[in-house]
Amino acid sequence: MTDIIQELVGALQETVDIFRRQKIITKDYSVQKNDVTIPRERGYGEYCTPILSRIPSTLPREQLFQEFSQTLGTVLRNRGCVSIKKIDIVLPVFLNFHLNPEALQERLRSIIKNNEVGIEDIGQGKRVLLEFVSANPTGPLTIAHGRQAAFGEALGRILAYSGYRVTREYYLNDEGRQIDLLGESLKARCREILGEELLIPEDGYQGEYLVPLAQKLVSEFGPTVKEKESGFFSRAAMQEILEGIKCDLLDFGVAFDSYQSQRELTEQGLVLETLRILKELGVTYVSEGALFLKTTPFGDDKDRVLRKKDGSYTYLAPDLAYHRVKFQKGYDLIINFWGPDHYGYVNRLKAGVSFLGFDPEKIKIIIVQLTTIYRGGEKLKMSTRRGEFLPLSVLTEELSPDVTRFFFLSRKANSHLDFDLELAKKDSAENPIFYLQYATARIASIFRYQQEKMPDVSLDPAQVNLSLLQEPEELELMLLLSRFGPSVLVAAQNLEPQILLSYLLSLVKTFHQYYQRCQIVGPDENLTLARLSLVSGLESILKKGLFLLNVHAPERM
RNA sequence: GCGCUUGUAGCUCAAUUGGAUAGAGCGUUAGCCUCCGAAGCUAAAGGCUGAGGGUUCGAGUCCCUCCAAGCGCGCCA
Repeated sequence: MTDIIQELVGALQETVDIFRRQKIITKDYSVQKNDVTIPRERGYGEYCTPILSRIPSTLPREQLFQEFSQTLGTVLRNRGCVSIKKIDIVLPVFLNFHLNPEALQERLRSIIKNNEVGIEDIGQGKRVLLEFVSANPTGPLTIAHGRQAAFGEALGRILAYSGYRVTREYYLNDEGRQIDLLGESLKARCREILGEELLIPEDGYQGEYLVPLAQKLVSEFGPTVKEKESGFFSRAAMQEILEGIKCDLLDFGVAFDSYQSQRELTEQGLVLETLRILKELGVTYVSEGALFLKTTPFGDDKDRVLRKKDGSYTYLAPDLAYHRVKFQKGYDLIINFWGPDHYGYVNRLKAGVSFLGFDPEKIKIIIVQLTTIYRGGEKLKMSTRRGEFLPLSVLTEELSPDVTRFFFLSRKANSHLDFDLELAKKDSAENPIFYLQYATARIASIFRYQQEKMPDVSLDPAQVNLSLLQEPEELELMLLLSRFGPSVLVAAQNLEPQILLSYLLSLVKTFHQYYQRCQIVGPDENLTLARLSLVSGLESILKKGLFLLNVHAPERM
């Protein structure tokens, strides 16, 4: 069965073209998928379009609407489209489309028969790189990182499902001053254990989390450990912390495909090479001993330093080398999750990328707003350096990862977000995720009951009489099932998993209402089979949707 | 001071990117298990979408001016 929206778009375009040739419509108009939308109210049909209010015409509005909808009806018939039962005119804006129930029945049938859930392949095998979390390996992941982790993973699944080839990458900032400080802080911890005064550098890492590692090193190497060169401590600390990060991510349900080390980029000479190319292009200059990149023409308020006068690089230099690598690996779409503090870097990154000969439009920056953490109404100041933070692992221990991920996903990336740990624990039983999971458990329970009551019946998708589904909730459910694909599509296009989440909530709401009012497994075998088919279709959609959000679909709870 | 982001029900958030009577959950109030799972359902109450102007058939959404909050404004990352 073809996509209803696609059918409408095609027919609308054909009708517009006819009127254009007759010079009734005085301007070309290309009908987009977005032009067919879902009406707010049920009485307005299942789909609608406002395009006639946007197209200039020689006819008075009312006459235009009438003649257009008549011709559209003919066009639909000629195209063999049987999905549309009726077209309503609501002046001065809308054409409303009412569907034939048969169209929805066929949609349901293809879901349960062939597991065709209606996903559109918008990726078409294009490769997309999703870089997220990328927290410095100087301390454990915090709750704030959990937001990016949950968001990135869900988006990755949605894009993969939409036909993209997805790579999830973690950029490892494993060199530079912060790493040196980390090493010095670890060394200070070792000295402390050996009986010396604790002397962590001013800007060093005060957190207790380095203590166990320091103890390990002391017991392994003895007092001579403090003779080791500073790189030893940096490497040891980083390795340990990275292992912890990977562990926390796995516990949180997120697995990366690759970890890109900044140090490696430097060691392979890629940073130098990138700078050399930029210099040859003449887009850099030296001023007061530092090397600048001419980013001002790209909307930056001043040119940016690539190499400081002490010879070391700023963040920008290796990052440009990194993005050059991304492009050279052939990614068609490069998605970066950044905190709001990096907003100012968008222009300079895109400027650099353009200079290097790549298309900056292929880079999408998703700004994930910070999460403000509260505990019992009190705001927590988080600082990895001072060792004041709530690690992500605390969250997965005190709440289930499903609950936490769902909490993060239910807010758009760009919205500011307060997270009160006490409140989250208190309310976790009320979290909307259980509304969804309760539905999957309920569905499983229905099938258990059916096995017990009528073990002999079997569902034959080709035979079942779906026209018996006439209750309002049944029609609504069938309609919603047909909208799974479009929801995934919109979520993928807008890079917003939240859209899928809203869809699933409305789907499940209708199901709970339905269940309350109608008996699924009842005395009438044909009706029972039809209803079981509906529930079965719902189950596969729901399971897929929850999978895309990286949330479990339990059979009991 | 300048830039970016945000401001929607008591609280946390939606609103198909300019569409129809602004919707959910939590909280409050009143009901529903003799029936496949009550972590559910039904109903009520709750709004001048921060304020004021503008654009047009039509604005929570776009433009301008204020107000408030968060984040930036480094040769830190």
